[in-house]
Amino acid sequence: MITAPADELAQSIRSAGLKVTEPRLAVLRALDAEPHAGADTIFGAVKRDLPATSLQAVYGVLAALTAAGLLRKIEPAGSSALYERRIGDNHHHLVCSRCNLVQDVDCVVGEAPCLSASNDGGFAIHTAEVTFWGLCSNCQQTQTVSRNKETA
Amino acid sequence: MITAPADELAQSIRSAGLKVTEPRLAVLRALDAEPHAGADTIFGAVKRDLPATSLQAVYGVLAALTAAGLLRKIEPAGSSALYERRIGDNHHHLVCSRCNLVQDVDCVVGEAPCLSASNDGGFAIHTAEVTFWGLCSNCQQTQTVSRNKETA
DNA sequence: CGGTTATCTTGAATGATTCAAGACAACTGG
DNA sequence: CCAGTTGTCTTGAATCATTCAAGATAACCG
Repeated sequence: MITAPADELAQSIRSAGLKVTEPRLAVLRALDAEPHAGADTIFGAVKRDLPATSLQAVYGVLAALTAAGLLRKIEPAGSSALYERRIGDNHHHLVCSRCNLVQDVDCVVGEAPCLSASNDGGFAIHTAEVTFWGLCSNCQQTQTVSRNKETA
Repeated sequence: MITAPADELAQSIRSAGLKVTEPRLAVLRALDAEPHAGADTIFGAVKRDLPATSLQAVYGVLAALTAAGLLRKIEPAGSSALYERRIGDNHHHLVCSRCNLVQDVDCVVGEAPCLSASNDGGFAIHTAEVTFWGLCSNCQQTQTVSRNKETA
């Protein structure tokens, strides 16, 4: 696991036309450690480095970075919004129905079969978003709840 | 468009082991008229027939019918929850990025290619949920906002 | 037709997210 | 290297969808 090089984070923020600030760096670092996290989780991580940071600041940072294309926001049914740094590729997600663990999945077979709906009803489709629901390996074994974060 | 036969609705509720009540019938009727609607929209429709109905009742009905398998709940990113009567088949959805119009899409090509993630990371997948984002035919033409309901 | 129990009504709480005003700090040009 | 400009943060409060709780009510059983 390659923890992101310090200045590279700053660089990416700057080249998006945004000012480089500690809260922003901290948010990116937090998402480096936990690739799928919600505002609240990120807030917790950020506060460890910058105790003065407010939750609203985190929301602001997330909104700005997402708008700038540095983050991707996902909203699995039943959960609050999650953010991830993996962008550019249109990958999909695996969500554990029990513990809400989220895992990336590379785009399905070949040339994105999911991108072509059978009947597009006149829509001009630009994105296909796939969410796979199932039990993570952990939850398949322990039938007891093992983990439960970011559940709205 | 076949408006559901009056008693058939009652029958489906009853056979799900639930008591048949006016609010429940009204909710099903509302979803008959508008196949993808949220609690608020449904509440509005129900109130026309049964002015005494409370919003909480609608939430309760939706939860009960969904749990009973008579309704399916979908939660497109950025919207509040929507409900639909089309169940059993695992079809997908087309959502207009501008006006939030939702349309059904039959499950993609052949034997649900979307059901098999390339790397399942140990997950036992039981459902694949696909949401296609694009512009509905209406919004493709009129570049002005034409419709905007059920947007959280 | 009465009893049992699910369902509805009313009233209030929760959680995630957003809005607003002012304090502050990052980058620009000098 | 410093001051100005503007974007970003802090604080405080509001909003929205949804849920919880207690009691009144009505659906279904026999």
